[in-house]
This record gives sequence, structure tokens and C-alpha cells, in this order.
Amino acid sequence: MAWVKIADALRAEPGRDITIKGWIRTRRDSKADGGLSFLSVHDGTCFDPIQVVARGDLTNYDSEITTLTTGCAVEVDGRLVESQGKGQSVEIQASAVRIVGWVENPETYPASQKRHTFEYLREVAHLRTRTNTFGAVARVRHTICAAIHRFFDERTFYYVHTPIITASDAEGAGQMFRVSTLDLLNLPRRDDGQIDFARDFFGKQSYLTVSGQLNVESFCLALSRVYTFGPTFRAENSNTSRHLSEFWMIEPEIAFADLADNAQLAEDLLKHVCDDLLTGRGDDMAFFELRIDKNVITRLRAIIDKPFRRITYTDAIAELEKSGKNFEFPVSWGADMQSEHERYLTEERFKQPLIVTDYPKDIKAFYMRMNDDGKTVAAMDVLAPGIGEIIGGSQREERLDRLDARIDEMGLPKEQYWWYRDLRRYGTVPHAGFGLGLERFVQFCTGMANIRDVIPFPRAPRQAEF
RNA sequence: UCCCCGAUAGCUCAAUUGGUAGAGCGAGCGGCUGUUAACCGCUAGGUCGUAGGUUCGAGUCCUACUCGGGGAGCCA
Repeated sequence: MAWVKIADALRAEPGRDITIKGWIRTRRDSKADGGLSFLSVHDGTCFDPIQVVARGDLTNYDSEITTLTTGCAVEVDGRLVESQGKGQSVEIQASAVRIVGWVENPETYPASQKRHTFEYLREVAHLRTRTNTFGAVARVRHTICAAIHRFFDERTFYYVHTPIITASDAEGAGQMFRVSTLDLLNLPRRDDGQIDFARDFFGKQSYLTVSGQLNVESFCLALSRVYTFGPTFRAENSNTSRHLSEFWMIEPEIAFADLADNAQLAEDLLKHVCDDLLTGRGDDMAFFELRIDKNVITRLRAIIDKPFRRITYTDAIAELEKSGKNFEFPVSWGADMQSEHERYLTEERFKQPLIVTDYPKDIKAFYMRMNDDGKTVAAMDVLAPGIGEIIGGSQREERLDRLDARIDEMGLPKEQYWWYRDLRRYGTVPHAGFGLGLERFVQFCTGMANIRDVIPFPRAPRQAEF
């Protein structure tokens, strides 16, 4: 008999004999017709489980089937038929139920059939994927990633694998994880007493990357339109529902382009992915709307249907000043916007995603392109209601003299950026790009409140189990 | 890292002014039913986060630590 995935079985015409394989979600027994059991079986291929009807005349009915519990792994042969009961259109009349893996102690099975808190399930992350919510998150996350790759592929963007290990302190942004093979208990010292990093694995200090951007710019200035999609690492001691120590980031980079092109690309990407998600994972999205966040679908529809609002940092500050709101942190031109400020703009004032552009140079990275006013840079953040910043990007400074001025101004080690500066010396062009935090976007799309629940095995301060 | 809150049964929580622990769900057994958040009955299950302290007596009060949650900072 053909092994059919449950997603396909639920869509198939009744009448076929098939085999399904999966895990028991629930078992319900009936004494009618000489005894029969209803097994709800899921295999993760879709949101819904399939109902298996196991009758009392099966050889292992009394000995095995009636003792099945949530989590047991089974293979079922049977005929796909129209369901006699309510709640499902088709079901399987079993001709054989083979138990592949028992749950050895149902009393302590961590993912038993009852309501569990997300905090608890995080402690059993190896089993939480069998629940409705985490199965749905996993499928949605996959669909988002696939949609992102498809979006770029259709527009002739090339996928570039930038390194995970880096020796440059990249943008000086954030604490980095050190990568070293030195013996911490017996560090090699130079004559002056300093640690001798020349004897470390790479012959110099090295770290896990905080961004693939600098590297991908090199490919951008050769392949025109490129993107990275990989893990990034921040050693910041952040303990929030929006931060991870290890997370995934999508970073497109486009040549012969300015900030407006960049903003348009960001908007197009988000719209495309949201659209793919609603059409491709309607089952999971219906669940998120019902049980997690009653506004998710409305929010995604708004992303797709409405053009994003664009506003300069200067105008955004003006909006905050005339809001009449009593913010905890004062609003002033030149300071970074606080969470409460972003919240006001996206959730109260405009009630939609916002592209804020042209930030003061002093609060942005050295590689961002200086505007003609000499005070602001061609930066942009995409702020989403409920999440905050999901995209941060900029037009890059393509003029070597301006770039050098910024590097000097910020006291960065110019030698380390020699190859990055070379890109400005040999056929430089205006170019731009941004970083999209995958997990924050998955949060936005699902309504999941904690970022640790949208990545398979979260890494955060003091959290690296599994 | 800072502020606030929390930790009691497998899970979610309750326990009056300090007097040595209860419920629901889950689990097991039985009953009923083409069932589907099933329903009814019975049963088992706890070194009250860890270590100290106050007290005749601590789940309850005090201190430290660990872990978790919410908010903030940093950012994606």
C-alpha cells in the first residue's frame, strides 16, 4: 500500500487504500458496534490530523490499540472513506495498525494532550514541535523562507554564503562571540604581558559574524543583485521577547541603487512573502488567528494591500513632538527613537508599517551614505506594529573620501577595512541594502509573543539547552 | 545589565492573622457513547526552586542564590 502524507490524504478522493505514518494526538474509544477506537494521527505535513477508525476485530485491538496514548508512533493501513461523523470530511477505516514507538510513561509524557504554557514547552523543546502551535510555527517559518528565496530568484538576485567566522569587528555594532582555540587556562602571553593572539587559530582575534553585509557588498559590486540568508550572532546580554543570541537574517544588497530603491525592495519583499504565506499556509494561519492573535490575518492583509508609509526621521520626530503624549523618554532631534516612540507611530498615529528614513549620522553606522545636509545619512528602518524594527538598512557610502572621513570620525581601525575601502577605489557605484530579522518577521506573521517560540532551539543568555 | 512579578502534584493554579497541603486538567482503572476540548465514577500522584536564618512551629516571614515571566536598554 502506498505511503501517503496526511496533507495529501486529507485532499484525496475517498476510495483508495493507503498507508499513513505518524504520531497519535488523541484516542477516543467507543463500545458501539462491538467496540471501536478513533485515533487522531498527525505527521506534521499539515495542520490537521487525520482520523483513523480502528475496529474491535483488528487482531491487536485489545492488546495494543486500546492502550495507545498521545505521542505513540504508528503506521496505519486502511481505506480512505468519507467520514460518518462530523468534524472531518474523510477518515481512514483501518485494516492494520502497527505500533512503531510506544510512549513509555504516559503520566510524564511532556507533551500530553492538555493545555501547556509556552514557557513550559520551551523546556521540552525537543517535543514541543508535536503540538499544534509549534508545528504551525515550523511550517510557517519554512514557507516564509521559501517565499523569500523565490522572491529573490524571480528577480535575479543571487544567494551568497557569507562567512560565519570573521576577523573584523564588522560595524563595531554589538558584542561579538569570540572564536578561539587558545587554552583559556593557559593563555600565551607576549613580552608585554598581553595575550598573544598571533598564536590563536586564525593568527588574529576572530569572532562569530554579526552581519554578512560587508562581505556581501563585494558580491553586490560584481553580481549586481545579491542577498545573504544565514545565522548571525550577538553576545549582548539581552533578555527580552524580541532578542536572540543566535538568529537568522536576510540581507539583500543592490547595485546602481539608492535609498528609495532600497525602500521599495523592502516593501515588495514583505508584501510578496505575506501573500505567499496566506495562500500557501491558510490552515496554519487560520489557527494563529483563532488561538494566538485574532488580528494576524488582518495585519498581513494590510501589509499586502496598503502601500507602506514613508516618513523622514525629522518628520517622525515632529509627529512625536506634536502628539501631546507624555513619553517616558524625551523626544529630541538627534536621539534614537525609543520603543515607546516607535510604538506610538506604528500603533497609534499611523496604524501601519512605517519606513523611517534619513537618520542623524551620529546614531548610525559608519558605512551609511552621508546626505547633502551633512547631518543625516541615507538610512532606513521599517517599523512594524507590535514588533518594532524588523528591517534596518541604508544606502552605502560609495565615495571613498566620505567613507574615510566617517571611519576616522568614529575612531575605527582603517587598516581592517582595507578590502572594503578597495571596493570604493575600483569601480565604485551607488548601492544599498538592508537586513531583515527572520524571527521578528515570523513573530509578526504568526502573532507569537516571544521570539524564543519561533526558532526551533532558541539561544539566549543562559539558554543553550538542546 | 536595570526595574517589577513569580517558583507548591506530570501541567495550570489555590491554601485566611505562621499551626506540617487542595482543585482542575493530564495519567491509570471502570461505565457510557460513530467519537472528536467528550461525558460520569473511582484511584494514584507533592523533601512546597536551592541554601541558610527567625520561630515551640514556616508553603506562608527574612537573606542570598538559581531559574522563569513582563517592561526597559542594546538591536534584527
